[in-house]
Formats: sequence, C-alpha cells, structure tokens
Amino acid sequence: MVTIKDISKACGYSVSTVSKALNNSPEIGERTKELIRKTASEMGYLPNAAARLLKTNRSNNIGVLFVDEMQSGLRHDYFSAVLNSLKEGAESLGYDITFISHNIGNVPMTYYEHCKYRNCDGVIIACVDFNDPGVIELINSEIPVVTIDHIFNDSTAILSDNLKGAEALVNHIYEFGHRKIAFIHGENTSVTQRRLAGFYKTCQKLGIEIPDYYIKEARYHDPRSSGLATRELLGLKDPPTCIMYPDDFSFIGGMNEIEKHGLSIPDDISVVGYDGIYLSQVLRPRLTTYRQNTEELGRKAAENLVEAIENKKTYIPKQIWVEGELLVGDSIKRIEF
Amino acid sequence: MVTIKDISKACGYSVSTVSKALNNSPEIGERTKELIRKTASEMGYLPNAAARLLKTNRSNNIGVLFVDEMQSGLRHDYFSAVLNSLKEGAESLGYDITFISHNIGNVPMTYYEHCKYRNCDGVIIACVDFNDPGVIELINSEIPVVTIDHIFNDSTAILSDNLKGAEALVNHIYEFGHRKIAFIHGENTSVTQRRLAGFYKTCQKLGIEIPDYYIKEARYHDPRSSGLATRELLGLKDPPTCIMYPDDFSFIGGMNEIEKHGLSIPDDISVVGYDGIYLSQVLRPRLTTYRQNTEELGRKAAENLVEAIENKKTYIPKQIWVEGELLVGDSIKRIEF
DNA sequence: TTGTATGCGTTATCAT
DNA sequence: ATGATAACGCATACAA
Repeated sequence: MVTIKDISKACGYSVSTVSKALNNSPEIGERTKELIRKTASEMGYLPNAAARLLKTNRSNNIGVLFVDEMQSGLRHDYFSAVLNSLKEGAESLGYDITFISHNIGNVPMTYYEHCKYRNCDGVIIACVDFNDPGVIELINSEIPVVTIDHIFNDSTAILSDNLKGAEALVNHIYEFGHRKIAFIHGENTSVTQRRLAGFYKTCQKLGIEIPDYYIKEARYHDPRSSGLATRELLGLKDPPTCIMYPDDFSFIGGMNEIEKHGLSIPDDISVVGYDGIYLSQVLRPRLTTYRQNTEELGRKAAENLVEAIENKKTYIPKQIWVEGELLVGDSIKRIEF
Repeated sequence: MVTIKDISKACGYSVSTVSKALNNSPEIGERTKELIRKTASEMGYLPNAAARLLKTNRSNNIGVLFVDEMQSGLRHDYFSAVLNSLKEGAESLGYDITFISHNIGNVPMTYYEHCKYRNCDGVIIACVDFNDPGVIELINSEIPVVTIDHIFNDSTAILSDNLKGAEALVNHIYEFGHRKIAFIHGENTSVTQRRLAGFYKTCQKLGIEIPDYYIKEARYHDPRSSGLATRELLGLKDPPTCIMYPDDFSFIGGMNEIEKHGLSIPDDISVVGYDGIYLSQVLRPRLTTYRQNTEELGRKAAENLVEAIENKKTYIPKQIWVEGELLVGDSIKRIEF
C-alpha cells in the first residue's frame, strides 16, 4: 500500500507538504502541487479513509437504518427503490453507506452504538418502528438524522406527500363519474393517516359522502388481507364502483378476488393502486395509481443529511414534502351517474 | 467519546492492560478483566473501528458490488432478496457491508480503489457485467472475492443451481403430460446457458424433441420482451402446450398476451416461471415455478467470504451450488397425449 | 501479571 | 512555501 510517506520519499518533499498538496492547500505552490499530484497518481496512491477519519473525525460514511415490521426488509419494492436512490445520492456527494443493525457478530449493540462504532457522520432512518427505544435513542443523539416518511420531533424529515396522493386519486376517480368509492388502507401509521385525511378531505370538497363500511383496514404489501377486504366490499348490498388499494402490490389480492367473483376490471369494477411500482405498469389493464417519487425521496434524504453533517452549526431541520404523480392507466371505467 | 485511555485512568490500569483485558487476552488476570470490563461498560465504552483497523489492517467490513446492466440495481426482486440475506449473514459474523461503486463524490475510482479506500476485507460480486475491466481488475486483485451466479477463474463462486432448476421444471411439466414445451429464456449469460443445458438435457432424457422455434430469447425481468415472445409462440401453426418463462416477473408480460388472445391459464395453455418471488405466489392461478434459495445464496456468500478472509493462507476457493425447490402452483394443466 | 513504547496513515499546529 | 512533530485510538512487541 502506497502512503503519503512513500510519495514524500519519491519526490523529495516532506510528508506534511505532500498532505497539504494533496488536499489542495493554498499554502503550497502551484508547481509543487502539480508534481506531487502527478507522482501520487503515478504511484497509485489512495488515501486511507480510516487514518483520515482518525484525525478528522469525519468518516464520509452514512448509516442507513432500514428495518420494517414485516421483516421484508430490502425485499420491499418501495423501500428498495428509495434505498437505491439514497445510495446514488450519497455516493455522488462523496459518502458511502453502511447498514445499521442492532447486533454485529454476537455483540449486541444499540443502533446508536453501531453508528458510533462505525463513526457514521449521520444516519438515514426509514421503514422502522419509530416507537422502538433504540430508534428513539438514535434520533435523540448528537448524530445528525434524517427520517423518511415519518416526522420525529424536529429532526429533518423527507416525506412522500401522501395527502396529495390520496387527493389526486380521489379527484381522478371522481372525474370518471364515480361516487361510490371504497378505500382499503394499510395499517395505522402516519402515512395511512395522511392518506385517509386526503381521502376524506377531497370527498368532502367534492360533496360525496362515504359510508363507513366503504373503509377497510388491510396491511401494506399483503395481497391476502386486501383480498379479504375486497371480498367484504363486493359482498355489500350496495357495493362500491371503485376500490382504492393500499399499494399496487396488495392490489394483486384484490384482483384475484374480483376475478373469482367473475367480475372484470374496469368494466364491472374500477380500481386504483398506490406507489407506481414497475409491476403496476405491466399489468393489463394497466393500473391507475399514484407514483411515489422514490428517486427524489432518496436523493433529498441524502442531500439533506449531508448538508446537516457539513453545516452542523447552522443547519436548521426541515420537513420536505415530495410530490408524486398520477399514473393514469386503464383500471377506471368512465361511468354515468 | 470514551477511549481505553479514559478507562485506564478510571480504573488505574495501564492502557495496554485495558486493551488486552478488553480483547480477553490470557495474559490478564480474571479479576482484573472483570473490573476493566465492568468500568468499560459503565462508561459506555465502544471500540473505535477506524483506530483498530489502522493497527490490525482488518476493517470487518465487506464490500458489495451490485450493478446490473438494466440499471434496476436494488430494485430487482431476486437480487434484493440475496442482498438482504447477504447483509444478515455478514452481520451475524461481525461484518458490516459497504456498497462499492466507481466514483465517490467527483473522484473517479475503480472498484478496486474504492475497496482499498474503504479497507474492505473482502468483496462479494453479484449481478454485474463480468467483462467490465474494472470488475476483472477487482477479481484478480489480492482482495478475497466471492462471486454470485458466475464462475470466474478460481475465485469462490456461489451459484444457484440453474441446471437442476430447469431440469425440475421440465420433469414436472412432463409428468403433467406435456410434450410441446416452449422455453422463453433470458439474454445469453452463464445462467441462461445452464438453464438451457438443463432444459435440453432433460428433454433428451425424456425422449421429447423440441423444435427450434419453441426456443425464444427475451430479457430477464422484462415483461414486454416475454410478451412478444409469447405472441410469436401463440401464433405458431403448432403452438406449445406449455411455456417456460425467464422469471416470474417476466411472466406478467406473457400473462397479458395470453389473456389478450382470449386464452386462459392453465386450461388453454400452461405456464411456469422461475425465481419463486412473492409475486408468483399471490397470483391466481398460482404460478408453478422454481424458487431460488436466495437466503442460502446470500448466507453462503457471506460465510465463505469471511472464511476466505480469516484463513487467507489455507482457504481453498470452491464452487458451491445452491439448490432451490419446485413450487407447485396451479398454472399447469394435466393433459392426455 | 502488568506496564512502556512504538507505530498504523493521516492531518494540524507550529516553527522555519 | 515548506518541514518537523504531535496526535487521533488502538494493539502489540518487549520490558519489568
């Protein structure tokens, strides 16, 4: 491994001069810098992140906490998409990412301890149980934190605009003539609450009243529970003409149930999803859905965390809402009313 | 931050004694260890991974190279599942993982350089273009490497047994009475080659001849190309009675095409997928498919890499085939012939 | 059994 | 503009 010491020997300058030159210090003459940079690259020099960290207390490493209750972890379309852009955003800013967990080897660690152990400059938290004491400890620590899809006190949060999403869907459904709109929503989280708020608010504005039995709770990413809810809705004396699903993937459960009833989408019943994952766009009929902007969610999370890290003194936490977009498919029938 | 120096002061032992005690050195008396450990934990001591690394040249950090040609990156069911178990396997062995890329900030780096920069003890390579010079440089370097689903010279490879998978599917299809079996396969990779080999070998053994026009090339994870191939197959004078798809997800494209032709699965045409992702099991009819054992693939990759790292002298590279299992669904009709 | 001294590769302080 | 030196936190060879 070639170190600055080797470069120092090779070009006759002292170690400290080499270090300064490589860090582009104004103290060093342009010609000297030139020479040192050249020999460094010729010798294949690479800075040692660990040694640098030891001096500067900056690891250029971001921790990522990503554990969902369903244990599906990375196998969750929405979150793996967010993670992907998170990773790319961080990398383009010069940071690597490390997954944070609560035990490493057989040594139990809190999330906070793991972050300290790896000297993470900051952490991005997504998809976790925000009541977990370990998560709370981390958020309340001195480590800069950005949360995704959850507002925690005054730490920076990047939020998919679920209110606007539900609003856009309801408006769109309404325009197609539907008044009997059912909403199968996910388990009770802040995300769900905002979607419900957007749903009710928009219905009210449009002057349509939704009976309570049109609102069903299922679980995110779980076609089975959405299938059951669908069955209940289809069995009603006064069934809805359009069903909103917790997410595109869960819709598969509804789709099966609808087919089992001998009904066809969208002729007999209209549906919409949520998320806008790849799957939704390859199904036929194409699913009308609301695409969450996972690229921007991940990128903004990385950008804001880095900003918080690099301006620790002046950074002011903020909440950033990321809008998605309506993806118009063919799963809603235009009806008269 | 509390260091061994602080502990040293607090309990009156020297720094080196503390260090040895914390590392459970036999040199230190049991009572002393006890005391030191106790004060350390009371003071909330955490070892500093960077400092330790600087001395020991071991980072307990594994690099992961995960870039596929379709740029779908982490948004790929199969690979995100492998990654997930990779992560868990590594963590349970005391290693963290870091994504390797080819530029960090605006500094262009080769994969190898990135690994060195982060002092990765080893690297797991999956889902990349193995002709990329950067990948080749990394594999040929002194850094221990484990590849997934690709054999590269004599580095250790963890391989999903695609030959057995194709074999199992063909046998199963045959048992249901089918003789006209079409195979839509993915782009030409070693994975595809093995599946094709398994396919042909089994057909031969069973004494069925497959005309060339039953074999179509599509792309993995791309329903559109599989849809096109399906259309061609359905348009044949002598269409197949069963179609094998490159993967479960691609099957969606075939499914749409089949429905468009007014055909029904499995009554009019039988199908099988590959992968056994969650989606395949929630579709109706349930897709008959071959589940790749992603848990074991990821875990074995982590285990073997760690073994290679920790026994650098004695470790012998090997190839490990991981079998999957047939997932019997309802997408094949039993027919007379 | 415990302590002293040194160095890993880097940056920062202070001198020259 | 350049160089000598210390220090970051830890582990280890060697001394006691």
